[in-house]
Amino acid sequence: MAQPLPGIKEYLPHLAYDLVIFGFNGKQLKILLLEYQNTDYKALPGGFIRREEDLDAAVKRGLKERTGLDHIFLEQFYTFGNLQRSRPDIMKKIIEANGISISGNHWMLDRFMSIAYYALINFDEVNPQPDALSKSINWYTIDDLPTLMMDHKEIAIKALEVLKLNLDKKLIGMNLLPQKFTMKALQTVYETILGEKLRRTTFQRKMLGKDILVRHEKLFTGGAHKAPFLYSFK
Amino acid sequence: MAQPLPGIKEYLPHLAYDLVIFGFNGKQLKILLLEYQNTDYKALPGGFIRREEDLDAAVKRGLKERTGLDHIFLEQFYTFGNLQRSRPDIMKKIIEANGISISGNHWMLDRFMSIAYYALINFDEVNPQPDALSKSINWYTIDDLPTLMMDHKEIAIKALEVLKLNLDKKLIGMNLLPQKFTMKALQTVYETILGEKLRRTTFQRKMLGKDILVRHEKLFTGGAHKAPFLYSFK
DNA sequence: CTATTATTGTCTCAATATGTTACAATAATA
DNA sequence: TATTATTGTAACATATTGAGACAATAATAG
Repeated sequence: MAQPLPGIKEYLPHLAYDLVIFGFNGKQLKILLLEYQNTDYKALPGGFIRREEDLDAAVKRGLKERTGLDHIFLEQFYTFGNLQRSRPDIMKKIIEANGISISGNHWMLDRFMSIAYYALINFDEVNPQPDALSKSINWYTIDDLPTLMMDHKEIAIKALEVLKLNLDKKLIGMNLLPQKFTMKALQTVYETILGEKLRRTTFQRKMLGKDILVRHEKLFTGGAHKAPFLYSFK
Repeated sequence: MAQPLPGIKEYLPHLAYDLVIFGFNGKQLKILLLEYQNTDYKALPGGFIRREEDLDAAVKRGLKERTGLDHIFLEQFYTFGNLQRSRPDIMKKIIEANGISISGNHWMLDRFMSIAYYALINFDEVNPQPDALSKSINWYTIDDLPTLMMDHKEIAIKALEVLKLNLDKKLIGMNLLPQKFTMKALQTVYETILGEKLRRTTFQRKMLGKDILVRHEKLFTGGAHKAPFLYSFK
């Protein structure tokens, strides 16, 4: 199992990125978290930046490695740079739990700044993959998170705040749904992210008024009632 | 004149910050730019982060060095990490123009990520100071900027975009004014940042309705007409 | 000292946007 | 074929914002 650690010649020191990958299962907003060997702490997926690689490219690469998906909504939202956020003791424990020995002055135990991004993906399309040091990766409900490593909970909470702020302004909610979706599904996404109920008629009027949705001819038949239209993002 | 360059033992490699310091002279929105010896390029003030210093603390230190001011509105808005943004040739020229010799593999000529912040200050209170490598520092109108070094124009433009977005949401416009100001002055700040005229009566009603302003008894007498009230930020 | 001028603070009414209720349409089920 | 639950949209009520009007008044001119 033991693989060589990433080399300092290949990556920039002191710099990492972390990913808050949001998915929506129809009822709850969830994020992907890694589980490490021999630690109870869960962690955000993340990685390092190659010396000859654009920052955005590094993050896209990491997102693809974890989700298998390309062309996903992805946005940088903050860079975390406190001294206290770096915890070489925890890093060492995680690495050694994978049967890898690491010297005390290894670059991965240095102080790190983390440039945080959030991504929005269609929950049903993804088959998440753990990274080299973690035993598994799973979805966790955003408003009932387990204990996270280091400052990762702070990062996740901030991602949700930014998502709330941008939801309407940038019209990004639909990135969490399949390509075709009902108005009700879209409303549920909004309600879940914002944490409040919205009025059906007002929501529908607002969304249709924005001229960003295409209504499709085929209806969606899912219950003992009038079938709703399906929409897609223009 | 020639001073020793900052040492790699003291600072984190590959990491810098840049500052977009906004000021308002009553008519135009301006930012502070440094001028280097022997280069036509102007540059944003910036600096490095000490190995044992919080990111925010480093930026506050830099802001104080340039402006002499503490307790200023300051907010991180983006981290720039393209490969192409780093230009060792330009850095070398600037350093050597100060009579300092630098070896080709010096850490200051490496690739850099820049964590960008913007600050809002009262134009009249500040006496800007150039940094060790620059000959002067001056105010430049944001919508008529000279040619800037590397990606600094992109950084400045993005700062203005973020400022526009946050202006109303975070009610930060008053940070550009003296402690006491007229409603008209506040409106002019908004109009200048947003780049559009606002209706006087609507603006006044909106601002007073937000319950963030304190009206003072003393009036401001500045012309042949009814004197406006002075307000301060609650 | 008084009339003029320009700007301010606030009021009113109009226009627009949003909240709320109502109701016909209809796919699945009984 | 009737019932049920949900949808799409219209209609009306309420709230917010736009736009004009006007009295108040500090400085200036005469």
